Amino acid sequence: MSSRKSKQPTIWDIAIKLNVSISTVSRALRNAGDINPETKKAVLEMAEKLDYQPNAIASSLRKSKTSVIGVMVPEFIHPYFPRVILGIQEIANAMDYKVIVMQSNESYEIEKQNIQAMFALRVDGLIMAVSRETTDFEHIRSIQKKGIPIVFFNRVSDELVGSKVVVDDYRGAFLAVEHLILTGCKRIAHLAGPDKLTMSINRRNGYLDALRTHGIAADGRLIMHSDFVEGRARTYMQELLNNPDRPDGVFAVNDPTAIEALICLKDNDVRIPDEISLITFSNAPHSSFVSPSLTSVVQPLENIGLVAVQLLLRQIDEGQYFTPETVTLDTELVVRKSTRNLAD
Amino acid sequence: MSSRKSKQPTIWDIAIKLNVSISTVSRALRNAGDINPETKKAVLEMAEKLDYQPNAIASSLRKSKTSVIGVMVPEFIHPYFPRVILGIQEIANAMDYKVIVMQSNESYEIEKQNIQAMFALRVDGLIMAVSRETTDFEHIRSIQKKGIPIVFFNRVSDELVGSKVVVDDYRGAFLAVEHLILTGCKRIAHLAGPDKLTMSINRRNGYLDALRTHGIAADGRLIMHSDFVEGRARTYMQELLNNPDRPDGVFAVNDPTAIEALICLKDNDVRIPDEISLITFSNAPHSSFVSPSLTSVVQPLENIGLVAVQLLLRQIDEGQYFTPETVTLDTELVVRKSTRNLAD
DNA sequence: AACGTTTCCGGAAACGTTCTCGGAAGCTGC
DNA sequence: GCAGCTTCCGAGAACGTTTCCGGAAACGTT
Repeated sequence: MSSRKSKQPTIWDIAIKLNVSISTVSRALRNAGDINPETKKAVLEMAEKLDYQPNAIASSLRKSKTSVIGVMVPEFIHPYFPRVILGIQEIANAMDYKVIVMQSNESYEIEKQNIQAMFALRVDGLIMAVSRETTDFEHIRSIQKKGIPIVFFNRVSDELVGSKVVVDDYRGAFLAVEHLILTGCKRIAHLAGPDKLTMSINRRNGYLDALRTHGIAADGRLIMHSDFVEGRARTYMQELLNNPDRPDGVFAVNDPTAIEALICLKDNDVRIPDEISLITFSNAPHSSFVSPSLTSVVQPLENIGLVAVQLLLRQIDEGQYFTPETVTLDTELVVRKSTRNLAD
Repeated sequence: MSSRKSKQPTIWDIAIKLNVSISTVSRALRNAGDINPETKKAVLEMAEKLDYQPNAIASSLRKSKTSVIGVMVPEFIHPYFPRVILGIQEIANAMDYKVIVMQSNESYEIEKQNIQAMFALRVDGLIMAVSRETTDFEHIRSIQKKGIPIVFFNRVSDELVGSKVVVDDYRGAFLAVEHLILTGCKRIAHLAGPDKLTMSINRRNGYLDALRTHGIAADGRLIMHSDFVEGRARTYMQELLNNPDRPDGVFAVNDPTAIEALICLKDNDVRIPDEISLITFSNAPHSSFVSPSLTSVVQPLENIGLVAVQLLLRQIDEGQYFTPETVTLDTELVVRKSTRNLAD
């Protein structure tokens, strides 16, 4: 009959039991000054006894600050974004910020909705990687205009202002290819990404410059620009193998590409790394599933998150006096079994 | 000098411009009744013009309802939980609920903190898989006592009351092993999980009963109970191979175990599936990385999320009159290349 | 012309906090 | 015994909504 929607205890309940005012209770709970240690103790005990839990909603409303930062990523099926989020959460929690995560599922529409939702929840700031579908950025600018700080990572656009944290694609690629050269590869192919993507371009340039630096002439036939459709990389790898003068090293633009190449090489009974070495620019911290395990250039995933949060919090604190920064993080070469030893 | 912390427009701003009351604006915005279509139109236009975005915080406070459901998972590095969350988000969004995701990182302490945080944010309900570390459930019961509905999935405990959605481990295992038998395997090993975990036990029982049903005697030496430490499964697989009478079929309790077994088999130059068939009880929808691709029993991941949300929303609506339900979902056998054909 | 209904709107109280302000005690020093 | 401090506390206004309630106007009915 009576729907007894069990109400949560509030600072009022504490105040009444103790015969003090709610201001006093509030002060005690936030351990602000202006309070007698004894009353404070009494309040804390009563709070404990009533199992009082502060209402963040009310607090946020009053303070016009939620202490929540939103994170929006295209997806978290693949291990890349989850790792970054881990880094974000770690430091955010340490700074007494809550993190809420949403995924756009690579859809512009959902991204737009989520941005709205995040703003409706009045997050103090936003860390995001835009969806692959997104070409129009008005929804993002719109909430930037409203004063919400945003830090971008991974998928960044020159059309947007704001802090950004990215990895050094060029240098990473350079390192990877140089490693192939130093371990004896003479004829190095590149399974590249779409040739309009800045990321692909930077990595290809790294590849080219590594060759040049070490006096190896680039051969256009060894560069295969794939869209990222499943199976494409495999086809290209097969083409490379069908060629009379096969490469003796392959630099793959990312993990999925490398895996396809690997499968193709195995199907052709090519010995790795003896006949052909394989190296990849990796998103994930390890590719331990596969055998042989892949030598790769890896990104400092947790670090990306960490830096992003730091930039965001600074912007939250400094407000409009903050000027956006772009931080470029370095990659690291992790040598595994798909390339030869330096000693060779 | 003046910190001009740009305030967001509120219903007040709209009301003043239009010379109406905030009640009217509110009614127009929520398209409630009791409003003249023309005034409503005017309000909507003005809202658009001022770029008004509702303040969910204030609304939640007033309504004592946030329309947010919390999701807490141990991690989302592996593809399992992200898939489930996808299912959750899809239906939750359709029902005008926002989803916020947190991960406990398999830590009891973080889980506890996150539960607090979720409650502080006054989520309307919670969908969770408890962390591996969690053996004490007081923090969960505590907020259940406060009236927050919770639906558990994947990691459930008999010690907790509440709706649960799980998959039929027994039946899935049965199907898997039966498939091995039907494709000609006579001597089937089981790389099992920890023998105290209900999940492991159920899957092992499915294995045993499948053998029994088809008149095959179980052999204790063919059952290897692994803890889930990396490398263990590989060792056990090697042991099985060292044995004079090798198995001709292997049922792996999960994907990582299967992958290790696969690598071991390849290293021993065992032909799959001709010499030994391999089947796995899978978390992920596919294991397409590996070659040969693995025949597996898969869980309806998106469905788990979907069912969980439905249960939760019913509980939110029906309140205390709701009685918890446990839903057991069926698995599906997906035949790939690591088992022989039925025709054989 | 009086009355009942419907349609629309405004006032004002909530929701649970935070925080400014002022003021009542109690203390010090002279 | 008074001025000035310090220490502690309460009153009350905000934050931006929703929603109950009452009432004014407009309409229809007899």
